[in-house]
Amino acid sequence: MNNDKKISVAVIKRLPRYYRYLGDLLDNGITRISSNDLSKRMNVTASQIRQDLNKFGCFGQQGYGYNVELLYEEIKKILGLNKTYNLIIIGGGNLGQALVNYSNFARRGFNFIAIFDRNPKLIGLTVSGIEILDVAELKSFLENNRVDIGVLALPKDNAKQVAPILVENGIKGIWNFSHVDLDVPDNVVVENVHLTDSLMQISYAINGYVE
Amino acid sequence: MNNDKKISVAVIKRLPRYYRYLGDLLDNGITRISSNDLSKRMNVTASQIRQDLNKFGCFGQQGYGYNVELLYEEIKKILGLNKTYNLIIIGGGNLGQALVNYSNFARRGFNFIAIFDRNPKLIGLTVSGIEILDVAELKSFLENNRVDIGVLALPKDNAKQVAPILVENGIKGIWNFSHVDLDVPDNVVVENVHLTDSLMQISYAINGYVE
DNA sequence: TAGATTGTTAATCGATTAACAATC
DNA sequence: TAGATTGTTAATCGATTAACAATC
Repeated sequence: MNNDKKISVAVIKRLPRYYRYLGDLLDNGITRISSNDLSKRMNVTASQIRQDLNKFGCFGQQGYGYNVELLYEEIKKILGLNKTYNLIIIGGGNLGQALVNYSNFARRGFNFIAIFDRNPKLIGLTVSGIEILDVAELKSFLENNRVDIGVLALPKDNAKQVAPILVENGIKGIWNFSHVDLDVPDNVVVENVHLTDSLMQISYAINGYVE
Repeated sequence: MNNDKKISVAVIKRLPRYYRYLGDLLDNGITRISSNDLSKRMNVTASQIRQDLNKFGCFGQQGYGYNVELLYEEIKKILGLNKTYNLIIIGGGNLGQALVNYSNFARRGFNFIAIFDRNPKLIGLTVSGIEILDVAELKSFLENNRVDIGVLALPKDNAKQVAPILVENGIKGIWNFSHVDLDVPDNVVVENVHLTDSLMQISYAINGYVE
């Protein structure tokens, strides 16, 4: 195991995909797999798979390959999926509600415990059993509940205002759907989901670039 | 201008961010900017900015810097944002409806023209003025309308079934929110938005990796 | 003109792939 | 044991950063 240097983002971004493929293998009753077999299924090089996995440990066995279930469980632990997380959403609009309604997150241990909005028409409503609270209560809520991840699903100017409140009250991660870059301390993780940027990758690619 | 080799994905993924920062500068009435100034605002190296832009042309001027409006318009063209696109959503659930309701896409020229679902309770409903149609009509709709981009917002097994229908009927791009890798010909662009994977980046990072 | 700043080449850094000895 | 396949080192490839001549 090669543990002398920091693991790069490129490697970490590939882990969920390994996890997904291993889960599929498990579902299909496949108990062992070689890096070579897996590489063909995933369309990556076997070398990359072995390099990636060896960043975290020696999970394979010469002449045999990898035990699917064992590897699956290891990656689960590496990704922190053996724990559960409490999430709150700030912004109770369509996107916020869609995220709460998406049951796959809860299946992985990501539990939404509250939604906040400033729109009086939304406050008091219940979405998937979760009440929409007044954003004025955000601070006191954070003080009285364990909240791991804050989800920003509101316009960019509001996101910039809310982020510091989350940070000051001990949030560990921010899942940012607002179209703005947040400036937070190093100990707070920000993961951006910029949907507009993602769409632009498509428009770029279907045009080719022409002078 | 360095036009001898293919432009890498890394560069293209940075373009929307340049575009956004230039838009902000414009909004603030700033008419010129040097790569050095921009690099400080964006927290990247000036060298990278100049290298990136020069992949597409010589947009700057020695001793002056870049004209903000001109550069903004150039990147707009590069990203294909000077055109409009017709989109359909397959999957009229919460996520599909949230996407249709999000008006920022239309502002950039991405217009939703139909939603498809197989749930009789949804078929016939109208979301943001767009009717939810029976997915059985998908093929004929594609034959009779110009559709550029198909958005997959449905469970993975259904996504795998629908993708070939889109491909066979001339779709140019697929915006895939389903948690599955699609296998499509090279001339069809696939952009994945794997929200669960994104969340896992957060859970990984807030735990650190512990043996 | 002198100062500023680009466009671009060269140097560095990091990530991916290839190769193979170790070993199950 | 012989064959298979890992873990890991070495080679390659590509992306980022530094440097600077060109020039506005």
